[in-house]
Amino acid sequence: MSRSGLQKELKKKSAFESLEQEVTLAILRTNDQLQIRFARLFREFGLTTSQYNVLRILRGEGKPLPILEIAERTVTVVPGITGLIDRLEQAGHVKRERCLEDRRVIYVALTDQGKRTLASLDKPVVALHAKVLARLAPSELKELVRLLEKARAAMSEESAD
Amino acid sequence: MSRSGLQKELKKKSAFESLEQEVTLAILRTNDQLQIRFARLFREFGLTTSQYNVLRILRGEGKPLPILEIAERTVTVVPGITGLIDRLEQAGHVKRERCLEDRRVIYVALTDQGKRTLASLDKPVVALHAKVLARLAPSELKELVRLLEKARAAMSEESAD
DNA sequence: TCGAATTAGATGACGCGTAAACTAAACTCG
DNA sequence: CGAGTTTAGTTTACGCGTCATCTAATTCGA
Repeated sequence: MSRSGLQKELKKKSAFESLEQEVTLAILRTNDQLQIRFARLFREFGLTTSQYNVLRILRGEGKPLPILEIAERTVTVVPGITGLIDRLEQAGHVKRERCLEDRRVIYVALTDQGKRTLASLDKPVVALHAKVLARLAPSELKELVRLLEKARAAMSEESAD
Repeated sequence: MSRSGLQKELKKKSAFESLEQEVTLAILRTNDQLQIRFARLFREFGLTTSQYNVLRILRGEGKPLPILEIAERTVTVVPGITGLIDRLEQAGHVKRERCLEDRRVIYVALTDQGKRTLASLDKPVVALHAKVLARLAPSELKELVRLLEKARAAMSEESAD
């Protein structure tokens, strides 16, 4: 690295253009760090974050759900859910069941293997949640939630203007 | 990113397993909402968020940067940057310049078109930053930054254990 | 009843993040 | 000098989000 020595100090931008931008970047970076850590955990169990979320939704519901129901509850948009379910099915975590009354509908059900994988992740997930935020006091966590939800509430109003 | 992420929240179970999990989810959802809005803006100008970030880095530096320098400053991991630069080059926003002293190095430089596109985005970007967080008082914004940075600081310590 | 609209879901194309393997140029050190 | 190593960057492969388009089943309206 012949020349990168002096470039390094320039790397840190000291001045933000606005406080709002600073917040946006802080949220973005914090989210990235969280995602990385959870994705790493899920990968140890052969799952991606999206796949884990789908399994969680199915377990939470306690019964099979139509594919579009699942898509609705994730950030995933409709076309993406198909392949996601494909891979979960291929891995044996879920199975598709065609609805008899309305043959357009396809139910997705957790398999026993899916339930086992999910169960084995429960403790590590809770532990990771606690670990990544261990330095914040409960009062700070509550304040964080409050501020973030206030921000989001403002955004959803704004989108209807 | 989905267009309908926020209506779904009503459907969410009200009971969280832990306060930490609630924070994680709040960060996640807020980030999603921010991403959606900015991505939408960038797309109007023919850019993705990643592409915009690269252009911003180049402008911020004020001079051409080696590809790996750019990758280092984004969340993008090395192999992903190649295609990203490819597309930016194809769209005429940047150009590649091989370094003469070290022929392994390829500099990426903003073109005039890239500068123009970036300039035309400046006002809308600032406006959107202000808009999405308009409901939060400056003291709240500062507190949000403080809490998020505290969380991230804890995470980066934890990762070295 | 027949044709139009609607709905569930799949498909294909593209952008991007991630990991692994690879090429080419430069460096190191005996 | 020459073999091994490091470094810059690309390629390939896969998962996923997004969009546009498609098919098949259902429903609705004249």
